[in-house]
Amino acid sequence: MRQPLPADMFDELCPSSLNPIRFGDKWAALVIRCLEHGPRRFSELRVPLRRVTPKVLTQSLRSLERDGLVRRTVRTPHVEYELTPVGRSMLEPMAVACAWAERHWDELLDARESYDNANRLDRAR
Amino acid sequence: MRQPLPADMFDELCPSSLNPIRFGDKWAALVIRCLEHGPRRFSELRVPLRRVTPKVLTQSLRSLERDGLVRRTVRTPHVEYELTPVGRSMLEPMAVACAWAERHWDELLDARESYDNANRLDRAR
DNA sequence: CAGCATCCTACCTGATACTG
DNA sequence: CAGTATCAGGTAGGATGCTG
Repeated sequence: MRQPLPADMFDELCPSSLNPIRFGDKWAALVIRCLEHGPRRFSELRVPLRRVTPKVLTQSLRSLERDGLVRRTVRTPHVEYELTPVGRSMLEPMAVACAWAERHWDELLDARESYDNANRLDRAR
Repeated sequence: MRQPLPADMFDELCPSSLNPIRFGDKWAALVIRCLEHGPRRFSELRVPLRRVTPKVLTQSLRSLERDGLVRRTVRTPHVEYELTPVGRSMLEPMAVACAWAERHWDELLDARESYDNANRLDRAR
C-alpha cells in the first residue's frame, strides 16, 4: 500500500512563498507533489500541509480541479483527489523550476539581504 | 544596433495573468523577456509594456533587482536595466513553462469552461 | 471525514497626478 | 527621462468556529 505522507514533508525544502517561480496559488505546487504517487484523501493531504487551514486547502484543490489538473472523486465513503494527465504533465516544469531554485537559492537570498541592507542604510542617512 | 522593442510584443501571446505558472509578480516574466537581448532603458520597456503604469513597472523592476535578477545602472544621462547571469539563467525554466503552457493551453481553457458551466448550472438548480 | 460560513488583514495592482 | 505620491479596489490568504 502507498505510504502515508510524512508530516514534515515540506518542513525543510520548498519555501514556495519565497520562490519567485510559482505554480498556481500558494499551495498548489505542494498539493501536486503530494499527489505524485497516487490518489489521496483530504485528510491525508492535511498531514504534510498541516499549516494550511482546511478552507485554504479546499480553495487550492478547487482551483486545481477547475484547471483540470486534479480530479475530485467521491468514492464512498471517501473523497479522493488525484492528478489528471495534464496535472501530471506539470511535474516536469515544476522539476525544472525546483532545480533552478536549488541552484540559485543562496545567490537569491544573498542578493535580497544585500539589497535590503543597502536600502536600510539609505533610509538611515 | 539593437532593435527597439515592438509595441505589440505581448499583444498575442503570454496571457501571463491566466497562466498558472508565474515568475515573480505579474509583469516580471515579460520584463525579463524584454531584457533577453541586452540592456534597455525604462522608456524602452514601457513600449511593449504600455499597459503597465510606471509605478507598477518600477515596482516590478525593483523586485527583480532585489532578487539579483536584474541590475540597474545609472549610465548618465540614462538608466539601464539588464539581466544578471542569474536573471539570464531564469530564461530556461521560463522556456519550459512556456512550452508547457502552449501545449496545454487549450485543455486548460476547456477545463475551466466546463467547470464554470457545471458550477453555474449547480447554482441555478 | 471533508468540508462551509464569517470575518478580517495584507498585499497586489492600478488610476491619476505630479516632479527632479 | 525616470520615476514618486496618493488614493482606491480587488483578491489572496488566514483565524476561528460550525456542520452534514
